[in-house]
Amino acid sequence: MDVAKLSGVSPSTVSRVIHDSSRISDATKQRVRQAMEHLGYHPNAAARSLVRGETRTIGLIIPNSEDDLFFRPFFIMAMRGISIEAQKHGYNIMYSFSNNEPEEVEFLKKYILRNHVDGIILMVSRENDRCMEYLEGRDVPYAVIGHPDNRYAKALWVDNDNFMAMYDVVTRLLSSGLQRVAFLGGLPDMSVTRDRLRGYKEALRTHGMDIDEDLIYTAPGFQESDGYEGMKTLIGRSHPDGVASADDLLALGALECMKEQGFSLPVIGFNNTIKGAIKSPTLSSVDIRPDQLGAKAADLLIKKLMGEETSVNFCIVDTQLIERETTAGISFLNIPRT
Amino acid sequence: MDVAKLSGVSPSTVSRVIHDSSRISDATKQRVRQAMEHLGYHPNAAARSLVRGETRTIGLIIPNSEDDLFFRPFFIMAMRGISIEAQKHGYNIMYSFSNNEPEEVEFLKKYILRNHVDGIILMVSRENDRCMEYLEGRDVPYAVIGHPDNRYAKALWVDNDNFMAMYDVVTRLLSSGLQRVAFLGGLPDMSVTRDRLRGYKEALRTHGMDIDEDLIYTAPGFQESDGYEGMKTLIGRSHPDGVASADDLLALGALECMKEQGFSLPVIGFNNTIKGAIKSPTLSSVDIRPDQLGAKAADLLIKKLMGEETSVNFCIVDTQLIERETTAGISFLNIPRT
DNA sequence: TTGTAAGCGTTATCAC
DNA sequence: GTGATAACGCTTACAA
Repeated sequence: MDVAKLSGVSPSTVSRVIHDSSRISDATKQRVRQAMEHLGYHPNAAARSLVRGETRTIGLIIPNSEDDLFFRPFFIMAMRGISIEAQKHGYNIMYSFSNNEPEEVEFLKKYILRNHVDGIILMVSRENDRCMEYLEGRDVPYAVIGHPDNRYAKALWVDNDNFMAMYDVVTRLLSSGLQRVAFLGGLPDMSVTRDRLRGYKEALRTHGMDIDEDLIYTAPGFQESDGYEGMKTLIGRSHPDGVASADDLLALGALECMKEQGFSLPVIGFNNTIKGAIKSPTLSSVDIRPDQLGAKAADLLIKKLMGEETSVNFCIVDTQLIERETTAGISFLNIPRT
Repeated sequence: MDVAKLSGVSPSTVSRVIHDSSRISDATKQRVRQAMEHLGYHPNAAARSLVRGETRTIGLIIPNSEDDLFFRPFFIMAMRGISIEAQKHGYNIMYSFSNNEPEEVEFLKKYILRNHVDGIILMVSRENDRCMEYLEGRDVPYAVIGHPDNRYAKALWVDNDNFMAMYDVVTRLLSSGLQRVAFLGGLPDMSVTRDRLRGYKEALRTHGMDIDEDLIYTAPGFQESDGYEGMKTLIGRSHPDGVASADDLLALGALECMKEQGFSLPVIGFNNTIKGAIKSPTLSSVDIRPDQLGAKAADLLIKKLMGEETSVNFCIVDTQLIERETTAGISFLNIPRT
């Protein structure tokens, strides 16, 4: 260390000054700090990692979600939240995009086995995820965005309260005077769909309303066409006067269908996608706060890495209803019509 | 090294096997490789960095462009291109988001001074950029997306050929039979605007047409409102029969204006934004290929880091015209009407 | 063809 | 309070 020479002390003393050790005299601290300033000294990250056995770096595995990248701001927003949070604690972020799941695992392994990172964040939680599978077999802390299966016992996770979010949405619609709010969801075996459907039902119950199965449609996918078909079916067998959709794309499909049929109902979607925000009529939607999801995932992970002994291994992030044209005016209905 | 023990050789031999040194017998290579396999050995990145004096990591500085993140897929696409390219050469990527320019410089310095990275990629090139200013004063290779000022002599850069892209756009419009194509641009002192305007003029000249200054409008900004005003002005003082816009948002404003006035002209924008792709009528636009820009930036930088002695310090990335509804049908006009 | 030993820049342990 | 010294895991002369 040149700093050591310049200030006439040993390297160990310099190290102690860096860590502001209490057993170093103020005088030498001054001197050493001046030398550091003068030489523009900054500690070498590799040397530190080597001796400390930690990198203060987090690895991000980003899935191969082609189009989603273009139309959904989710990933970039989450990456931003992660970055901002990590900075607060002096952590760095490494990321890599993959083309398929085996490649994801490959990069994951590289990060871990070569000691590039101390912990991992997975941007999505999937069923039978090979990354989680791998991570469960190791001792590397990791966090997931989404609620993982119970068998992934080591996972830290962040998620929205999908039940509550949908409960609030439906309550909002009902309290504006609507009587026959339909539920339009995606794949029925996905946990988001199930949770949101539960929220829908509970809201109806709370309002003293019966559940009409004809008002519930779960599509085989999340495309606009699925929403379109769903709406067609719903109209065919019941008389909805509003739609709570578990996804924006489904909601957009439903709107398309209504347009064709020449009428419009209040609609609320989920995920606050760009398409919903732009298309006319602009779609009211529940924002899942990707930035917060990212930030909290990073927070949980870093706390664990820093050895904070908290028993919580998850965090629920509040959603936010963005009201746009598809619910414009329905607040007027709050005033009971007599 | 446990591998060394297990295979009964010295650590240096193991190291040589890793690097496939020609001076190691095939027999020992076999043995050592088996041992590595057996123990699941992978070299420690920090130790390597320390001894080699390089990290094989690239740092990404992402600017504070608030809304752009939501509406423009540019950043995430570029980050993806960078990641994919870096993987090919065994490089890692670190990134950090910043809230303002001073913060950008702060993170930049941290990356460099603590030896976290070997090189830097700046996602945008701005005038009087403090990051570039800093980098010019150091010996760290860096690449920029966009064409930097001449005084940033050390910068590697990638950019589209904005002159050519606009030349092609206008040629396309003219050859479809249009006679009075208007130019709608942003801030006139920005190089993109100037280059694209030059392309516009050159295309007219090539077609033997005079340049009518009344058909040229450069707005004070890049918002939709600027495009709206621009179109209004253009209509007021000339009779355009088509619009070549240097930006999608301007083009969208122009379309809004036309809609109000009850007519429509062929329009082509730039940057292939999501809004243009979604709004009706969908906007034809020149895609600047953010993924390619990112990939090529990474490529240039890594080549330099690996010591390849090439004299090229830049790369031009081809644009791609995405034809949508605002130019639907104009190809018919290719057939000369008699 | 392989081994020995020094060194990369830090931190931690022990001494004084 | 401060300084030696070893160690982290790897690479690379230099020896053999």
